[in-house]
Amino acid sequence: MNSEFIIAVHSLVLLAHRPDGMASSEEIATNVCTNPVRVRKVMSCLRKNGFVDTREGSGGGYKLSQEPGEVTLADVYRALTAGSLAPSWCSGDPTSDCLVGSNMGDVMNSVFCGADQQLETYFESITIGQMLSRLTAMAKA
Amino acid sequence: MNSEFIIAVHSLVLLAHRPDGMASSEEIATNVCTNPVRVRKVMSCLRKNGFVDTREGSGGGYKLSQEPGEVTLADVYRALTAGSLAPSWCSGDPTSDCLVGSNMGDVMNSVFCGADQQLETYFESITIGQMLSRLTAMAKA
DNA sequence: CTTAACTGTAACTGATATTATTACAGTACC
DNA sequence: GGTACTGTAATAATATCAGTTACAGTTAAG
Repeated sequence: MNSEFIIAVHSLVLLAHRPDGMASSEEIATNVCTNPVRVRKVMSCLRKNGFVDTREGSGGGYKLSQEPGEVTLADVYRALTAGSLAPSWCSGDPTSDCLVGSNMGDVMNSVFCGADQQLETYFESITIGQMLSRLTAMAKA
Repeated sequence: MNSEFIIAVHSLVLLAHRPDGMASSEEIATNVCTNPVRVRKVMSCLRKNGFVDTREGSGGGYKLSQEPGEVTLADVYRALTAGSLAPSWCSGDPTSDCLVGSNMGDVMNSVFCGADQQLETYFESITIGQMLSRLTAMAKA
């Protein structure tokens, strides 16, 4: 799993938690515990996918452009980490004359595609708003 | 995803494909396209979990100790890669005084635990035997 | 009882991927 | 114009992953 996914979700939840729905890359970075450049890179992608609006210049930052209850983790996943399940490493060799060795790569691939879809449907069931609820529940416990 | 999972599955399928159900680490390594040491490490783990028997010494190697149709990818996954979904990288800081920053790590964790279980149930539906069938189907196509 | 063919591990090296940092151009507000 | 931002590229530091070498232990064959 890509850690950018985590940063994206964390950022969106943080924005949802802010009364005005806004934060700068530096504020987010501090909260997430990483550096602002990484946050900007991720947020830039979220902007391109319509999850946030950005305002450059002084007093600028990022702002949610959708309702927290409308955005699912699957949306975020699709936007920046889909297909990440299969390792870069690939087994077998297509030129092999063995049934197993020559086709395993493809079969594995189809298995991981299925796994990825499974993940996606799971993420479909969790919204940014729900993440926020879980946080407050966690804090009370 | 850990690539050892792939090696393990590939190896088990290869064993299932062999008429005598046996192969040495070198034969497997050639088929998988990796080196024998890695294979042995993975197989050693499979042995500890009861998937294969090993015979050391001359003429030795690995042998399936269960029916291909009985072993699911979930069994393999649990044996050597369960919990691998969550990235090592962790978001937030428990000592933060922000609701979001201080609890996100835990909430993320629970999300990834759920995702991992989802994956497991998916893998539960695929056996080593089925992988073999898929291979032959793939070869005919 | 010696040799050859294996497994089981540990230690090391090299390659690759990930994260952090630095730098700077572009933009908006005051 | 100065300040406070985003956007992005380039680089450096670090961690992870895969391949290699080495060698002790085990079994079978001769």
